[in-house]
Amino acid sequence: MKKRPTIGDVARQSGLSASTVSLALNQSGYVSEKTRAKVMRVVKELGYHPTRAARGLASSTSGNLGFIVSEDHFAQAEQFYTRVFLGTELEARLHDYYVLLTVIGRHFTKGNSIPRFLLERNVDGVIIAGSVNDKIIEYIDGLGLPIILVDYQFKRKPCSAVLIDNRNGTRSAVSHLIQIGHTRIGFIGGDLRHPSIAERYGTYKATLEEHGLVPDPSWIAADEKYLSFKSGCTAAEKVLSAPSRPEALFAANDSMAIGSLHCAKRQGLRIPEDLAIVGFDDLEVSSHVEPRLTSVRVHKEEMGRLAVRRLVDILRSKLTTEVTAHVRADLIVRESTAGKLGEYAPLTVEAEDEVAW
Amino acid sequence: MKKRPTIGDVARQSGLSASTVSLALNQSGYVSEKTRAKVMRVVKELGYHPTRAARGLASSTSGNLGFIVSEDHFAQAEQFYTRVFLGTELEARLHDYYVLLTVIGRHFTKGNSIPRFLLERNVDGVIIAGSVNDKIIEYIDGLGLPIILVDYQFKRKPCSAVLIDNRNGTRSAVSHLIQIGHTRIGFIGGDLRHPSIAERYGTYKATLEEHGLVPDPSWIAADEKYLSFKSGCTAAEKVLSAPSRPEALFAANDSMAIGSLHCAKRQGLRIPEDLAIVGFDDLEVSSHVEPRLTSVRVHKEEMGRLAVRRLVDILRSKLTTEVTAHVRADLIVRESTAGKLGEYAPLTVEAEDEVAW
DNA sequence: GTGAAAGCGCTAACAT
DNA sequence: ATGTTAGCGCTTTCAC
Repeated sequence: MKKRPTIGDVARQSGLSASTVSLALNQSGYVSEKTRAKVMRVVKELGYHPTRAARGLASSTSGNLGFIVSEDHFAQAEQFYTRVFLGTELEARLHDYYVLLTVIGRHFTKGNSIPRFLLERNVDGVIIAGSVNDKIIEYIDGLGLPIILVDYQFKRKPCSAVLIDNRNGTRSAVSHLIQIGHTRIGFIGGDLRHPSIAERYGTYKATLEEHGLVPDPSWIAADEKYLSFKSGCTAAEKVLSAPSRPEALFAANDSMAIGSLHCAKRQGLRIPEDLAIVGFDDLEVSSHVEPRLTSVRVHKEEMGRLAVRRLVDILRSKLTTEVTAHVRADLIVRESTAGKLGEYAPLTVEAEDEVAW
Repeated sequence: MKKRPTIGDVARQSGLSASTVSLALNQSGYVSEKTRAKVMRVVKELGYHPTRAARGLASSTSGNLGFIVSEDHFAQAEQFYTRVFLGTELEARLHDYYVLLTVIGRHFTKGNSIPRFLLERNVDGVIIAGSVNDKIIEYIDGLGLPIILVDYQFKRKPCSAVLIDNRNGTRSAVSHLIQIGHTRIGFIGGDLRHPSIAERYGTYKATLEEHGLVPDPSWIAADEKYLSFKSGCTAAEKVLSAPSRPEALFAANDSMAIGSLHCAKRQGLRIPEDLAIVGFDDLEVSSHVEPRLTSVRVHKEEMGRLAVRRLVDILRSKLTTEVTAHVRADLIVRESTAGKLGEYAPLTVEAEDEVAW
């Protein structure tokens, strides 16, 4: 078993010193083109590749990015966070980073709940997806590691974030319901501590108000603890049993929307004739339920990619300005509100073939 | 900014040498309980945590596992591989490993197509999911890294693998169709180079034969290049246009099954009355299509977990025996074959509430 | 522009 | 059972 070549071998073979080889390899300028070319030749000849651990030790750099998501979020919206994570993974690859994923629990006080990659200095920066205990943010910040928040906001300190344009997304969803003739529009939601959900709820009310509509309190179920399928069922049951039930529902996310949809169907309601439903997130499954769910599309992978791009920018050039990006959230009209397609001539109707498979 | 403590600090504080501290920390035996206790106390006191890079350099160990999946597979069966990956991730965490994910292209000759984590010696072992170019397996083997295959087999050399019990899975699916009265049973598939698919196809034919049934060749569409939703549509169109069309379909996976389902519905066929359909994999979406799809459940996370467990066993104890594990594949009967539930009194009927949300 | 020297923080023989 | 001694392979001042 022949040993793999080290930087020393490259130095010897090219008649240079290890430090020069290192400089040449790391694009550090200060190396003549001629030298660099020679180094590259020998590197290729020998099939040399630096060892990550050695680089890490010498440069206090790991080549990894940490991805943190709370247990709760991940368990209840796996489809969502998985795709964000995939986005980070794909983008990180382009920049020669790997992503270490970790799921954290509610409690942060216990020492063992700190992600190992932080304790071992095994990441150069961190992406946090969804809401978390703010203490972890402060802890990471204290470590001096750059942080990018995805779909979450930190109030106490400016922090770069990639957010969803919940305002416009919600506005287009609710406006759509109004436009196709509904006035009795309910809300299905929960976990209002999450900024995104709170924003969707707020914009739902604001949009109705702008149109001179006032929702009956019994049409609103916003106190579910989770945003899950099951919570959607529960919430819908509550709302649909109201003496004067709503004729349309805006759900805080697709899981709840689908839960509501199932519940409504079980009660014998026809969707969208008896009840129109709009969700938020546009999960893959949403275009497969029957009727197919109208939803606000969130570009999940893109959010992950943006987060990585931002993080890498910071890492590579030591930028420190906090930047907040808002990704679009576009309404995708499907059968759960459109009825027979075309009937209401909605602005955006997804062709059946567009289903992303 | 105070520097983090090193092993030297722990040594000093506890009046021991760095090597003793190292031994104590790594459970290496050979350390008195008394000493270990003292070390632990100081470690806690100082909040010491070893730096991954330093450990790596000194011990030629990375603390990472590599996860490789082909671009093609990942793009076409993301739902499947994502869950396997999640399984590895969750299990790896229990054993203090992180998983580095990489997607590889078809071609392997080009040097730059070798996963960077291999070149940089940044993983201690590798999990390969789905079929890949065998050269990569040989390359990794040449590196001396342990490999666990998931849903794939390597012929030239014994290699540990976590496989799906396709035989029993397929047998139960096809038997179910026969049991509920069908005799004209078609097959929807493709990419027969994949061992799992080939096995499902083979067992499909064998099972029919055992029951004295002979499928008309026009009922079989097994030459699609991909196993995608779209391929499922195409294949179903072919098969359903046969002069004497089949009354039931067994699809090689759920994506194709759902493609077939859409296609059949578009042609005005009622499912399951006019055409019964069974898939394989039991993706999350399968329990949300209408009618809900009967499928063979594959425990994807469990496959990932098993692979990691095996890999860690090898890493920790230097085991070298190749082991092949087969994970169960159980039929889940839903509406795409059961019709009104209970009509055929199938063995396993999933309650609606069982949907994993 | 290039080289020499000094670590980075840890593990692993080997000695005691 | 514990300490001594060497590195692991690379980066990074700092001279020249």
